[in-house]
Amino acid sequence: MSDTERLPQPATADIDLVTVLHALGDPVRMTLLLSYADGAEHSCDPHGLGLDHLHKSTVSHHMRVLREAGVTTTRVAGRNRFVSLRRTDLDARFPGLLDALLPAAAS
Amino acid sequence: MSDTERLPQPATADIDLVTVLHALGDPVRMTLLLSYADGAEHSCDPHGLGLDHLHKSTVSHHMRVLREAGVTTTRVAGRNRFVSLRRTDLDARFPGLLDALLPAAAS
DNA sequence: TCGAATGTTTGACGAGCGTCCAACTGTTGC
DNA sequence: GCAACAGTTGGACGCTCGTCAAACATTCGA
Repeated sequence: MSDTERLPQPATADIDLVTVLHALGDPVRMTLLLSYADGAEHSCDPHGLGLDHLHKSTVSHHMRVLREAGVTTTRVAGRNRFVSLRRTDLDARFPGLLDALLPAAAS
Repeated sequence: MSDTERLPQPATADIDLVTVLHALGDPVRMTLLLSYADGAEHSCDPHGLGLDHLHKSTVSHHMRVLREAGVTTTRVAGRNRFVSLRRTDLDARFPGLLDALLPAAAS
């Protein structure tokens, strides 16, 4: 479902550019962003992203930073949380930003 | 002159995206970036940018961060330093990034 | 030559960040 | 029920960051 419960996140109009850049100015969170770039929903398990060395609470912290900055949205479904990129909201708020950022980060 | 002495800065190929985003993820440095967006050279005096409350050593520190991240270049001319945006280098390294960032930051 | 001007550097301080660990909440399945 | 699962929260630790103040270096002008 698309309209189950969601964790708190800023409204689209309240997404702040400096806050977003600060959130993305960290190698771990940039890695997460790249994995979310496919538009799909992802669990909080960072297995296979090269983040296996991090404690799960550390990954949880980084995901919270991304969500509170407005970069991602988190849908709660049972004991799982599904994280995905707020592509539409970000494109509306900062046109062209993700289109420039994602290829630059992937290389 | 355009080829007087310059302060140390990373080569274009060595500019790192996460480092750039980290540099820009600060309100003071974002203000500086916006003032450099006109492409002109600027002295280190932040007068008129709404940064008058900051100590000059603090501004100097922020300018160093921007330069070491590869965002700006600093030309030394006598007792003045002229700072300007590395627009061409950044466009080559991260196509479209400044074009998305500057309008988003200005609003 | 001497003083003013323009920035940088160093050290200090408090605040925030990234990380881990342990304990906790809520959910699913047996 | 109860144990395993998925993830969050709180505290603790060291490190980095933003800021200021004072001292310094260099250059220009009188």
